[in-house]
Amino acid sequence: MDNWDEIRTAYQVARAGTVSGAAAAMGVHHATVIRHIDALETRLGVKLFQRHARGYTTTEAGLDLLQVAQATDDQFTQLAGRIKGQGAGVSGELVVTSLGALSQFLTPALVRFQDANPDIRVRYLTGDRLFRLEYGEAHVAIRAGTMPDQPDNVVQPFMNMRVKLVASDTYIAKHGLPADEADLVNHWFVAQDSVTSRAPFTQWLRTVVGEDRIVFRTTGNRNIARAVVAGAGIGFLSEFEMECHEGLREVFPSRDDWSGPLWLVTHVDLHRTPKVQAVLAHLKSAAAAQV
Amino acid sequence: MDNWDEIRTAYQVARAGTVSGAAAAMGVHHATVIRHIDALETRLGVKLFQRHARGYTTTEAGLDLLQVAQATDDQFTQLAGRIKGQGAGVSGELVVTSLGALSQFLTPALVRFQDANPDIRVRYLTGDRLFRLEYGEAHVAIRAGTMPDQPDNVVQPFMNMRVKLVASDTYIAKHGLPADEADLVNHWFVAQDSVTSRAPFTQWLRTVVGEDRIVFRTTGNRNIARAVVAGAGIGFLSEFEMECHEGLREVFPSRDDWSGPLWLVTHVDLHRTPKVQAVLAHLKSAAAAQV
DNA sequence: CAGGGTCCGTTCATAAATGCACAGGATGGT
DNA sequence: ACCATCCTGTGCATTTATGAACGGACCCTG
Repeated sequence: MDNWDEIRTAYQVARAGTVSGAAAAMGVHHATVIRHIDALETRLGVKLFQRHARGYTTTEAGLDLLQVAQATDDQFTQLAGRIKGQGAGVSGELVVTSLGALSQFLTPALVRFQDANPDIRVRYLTGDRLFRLEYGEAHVAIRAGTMPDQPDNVVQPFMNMRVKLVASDTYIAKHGLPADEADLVNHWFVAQDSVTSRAPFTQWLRTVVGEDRIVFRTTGNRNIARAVVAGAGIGFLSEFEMECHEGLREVFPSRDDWSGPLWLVTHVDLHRTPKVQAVLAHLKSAAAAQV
Repeated sequence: MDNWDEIRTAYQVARAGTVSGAAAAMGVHHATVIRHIDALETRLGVKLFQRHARGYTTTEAGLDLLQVAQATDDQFTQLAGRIKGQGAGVSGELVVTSLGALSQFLTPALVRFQDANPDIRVRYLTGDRLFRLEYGEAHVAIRAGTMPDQPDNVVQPFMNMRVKLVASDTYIAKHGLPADEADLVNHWFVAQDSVTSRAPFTQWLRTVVGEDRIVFRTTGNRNIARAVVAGAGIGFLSEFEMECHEGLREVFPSRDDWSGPLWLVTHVDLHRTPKVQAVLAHLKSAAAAQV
């Protein structure tokens, strides 16, 4: 049973009782209606209507079709209402993904957004793998590093993730504070395990101290923070992460070239929707308030 | 929400996950699928799918559509099965209409037909007004008189309705039997009220006796029979009707030119269906057995 | 009984949807 | 790293569906 439009035409004829009435209701020519009915009856091998000069009256098969198509029409009308309303309003599911390092900042911001839009169900995804906008895995992604250039993505600058070079009190008690930049080579460091990290502060560290001064490597910002807290060495922590650990002190003034840009990325298909626009505006205002 | 075909296309895309797969499933070109999706999304103002190189994945709106359209597809499939089966089998309602005079013959024949086809529900309509095949009021009609020539009707000869000229015992006791055809002018008659009756025996009666010999006119064969039984005069009764009244005697040998043909009439839209064909065959065999 | 109105059905010109061919891009395996 | 494969997307030729117009039948009403 393909060609659903012919079923719809037959439904209108059954409802109106005449070909002309159905044609008027659908805004097409009555010849079109006749052709649809003829084609449908030929394919089914059964007459749906009895033709007479006053119009079309349903046979038993036509009556059956009328009832089924009536239910279908209701379903589609409701569907259209839901979809249009869903596109217009700020409701439904909202999936945001980011680096785990931003959780400290993003979580309260998203909670406030959900608070302002009660119809929203927030899903905040962080994980090792990158969640891909192309596959519909997220509405909004916060990405770090160089500006993403995928063609289907809409990218806008979000904020700078400022990092600080910090050490724990236990480390300072043991090794003291570096006197200046030149003194850094005499200290020990905690860093990302991946050698290929493109973060600007990582590259800066590579130029200032040798590989042999990095005594502790691990994966994930959370583990780096724990290592710094435990006194394994000096490490880069985001200002958000620093706030939630006790006994950490900044060992060196923050440099501008450490901070890497963050990007707000959305898929082009979803970028224009009010929901995405709303959360983008909210996140940007939250970022502005942060500074 | 017009254009149900586009919904069906979107449904296939949501099911297949790719435009190409949906196109193959529907037997159309993939460009057609893309155009349908684009048109539907434009009309709704909401993206139903996210496009990427591996295919189309549903958004929330697309998922909603998928579920609704899935149910619709099931409904339509079942509908098609019902309609095709209904056309193929001998079941459902069967409406037969005829002159009331044929009730004596038709009723037992239809009962036997229902007995042989238990899925059939018989409605046998007799009445003053003609039930019209064109409006779907009946599947089969038995008509008397000249062959109907309506363009949408399929007509085939059924049988001859033989009539007899009968009188009641009470009439014979009072007036005696007519000796021969010439003696008829001395008797009294019961006849149809309508002067325009085209039945052959009515016309024959008009030529043989004068209007003034017809002393009792009434409408309907049932009333004529009652008048004859009551002794109002001599009248024409069908052989069927004669059987169910006591004290009636044939006063004159039946003439061939009294008998009028009966016609089996069906609407062209229904004539080919097995149900109608079955009942036509049954009625014709019953008519043959009657002779 | 005649005339206006409504409806169906068919034919021909036109507009719209479809199919085709090709380009571009992503992905997975070798 | 390269190639083969599968996917989407777009411009152009063609088929298909649609619209306009006319004719015929019927019903209702004055």
